[in-house]
Amino acid sequence: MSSPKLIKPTESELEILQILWAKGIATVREVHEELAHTKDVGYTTTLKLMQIMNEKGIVKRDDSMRTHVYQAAVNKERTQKHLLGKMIDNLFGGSPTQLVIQALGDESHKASREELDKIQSLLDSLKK
Amino acid sequence: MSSPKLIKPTESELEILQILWAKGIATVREVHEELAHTKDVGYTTTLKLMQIMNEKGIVKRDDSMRTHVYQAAVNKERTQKHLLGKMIDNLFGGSPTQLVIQALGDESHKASREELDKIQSLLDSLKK
DNA sequence: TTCGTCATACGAAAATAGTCGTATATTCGA
DNA sequence: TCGAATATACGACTATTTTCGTATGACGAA
Repeated sequence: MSSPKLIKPTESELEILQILWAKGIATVREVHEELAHTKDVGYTTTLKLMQIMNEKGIVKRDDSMRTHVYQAAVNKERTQKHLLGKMIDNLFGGSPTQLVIQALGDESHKASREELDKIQSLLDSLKK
Repeated sequence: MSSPKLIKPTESELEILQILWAKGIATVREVHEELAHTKDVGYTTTLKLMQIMNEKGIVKRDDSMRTHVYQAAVNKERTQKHLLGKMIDNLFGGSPTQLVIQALGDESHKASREELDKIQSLLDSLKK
């Protein structure tokens, strides 16, 4: 099993996780510079965050070098599913349908034709 | 505009909002008893929370009576959309498609045939 | 070797969230 | 009228999250 415990990353931790999921592995410096694109935060803040995540088991690190190398220790899909489930319960009264409708109708995150087809085929298989 | 500010209700606040959205109006006592079904928390905690929500403008209250009557001051769909958008950005790299797929595939929140049809018709209209 | 740069460690302040105890006021029934 | 039940107000304590300053050590170029 990829993540035995129910982890609940905080908002900042999620930002870091996303970067690690995308990059595979990364140093604190790399993560921090990525973060700096959208956020104004000090280097040691990012460092501390990643150290805490390491303690929590959300990330792993290789500290055999002077510059440590980090990677996510939690599975992406699993984490998405977990948090999504919480949102369905907290915000949509347990019904994923309303959530799906809202998501599909979101004007600022339009789905492409290709993506719509992907959803269609999933829908087809669910209907059976 | 129904909610001029970008509000970000906390988890506890969302629980209360859901109850208010469902009931329309409610007293602290009513909200608290509803909460007590799933949660073990003191009455004054609920009271305090709702007072804070009132200060933040998340709820409105009529305090002309001894027992105050509350209602949500933020629009349900708007709030859902806002938080969903954040989740799409934070957790799904800006793509709603993956979110939809995860949501539809969620084993613990199965969609009924009826709901699937509803999604289908939305999908059809998006395809045009 | 010496100094500037860059790395981690660590402590602790600041901000946010959630919890509840206690004070005080109102209501109402016995 | 008296007291139990119930209401709000409010302060404060706890926990968590986010932030960063400072210390310290390693590295490498001049």
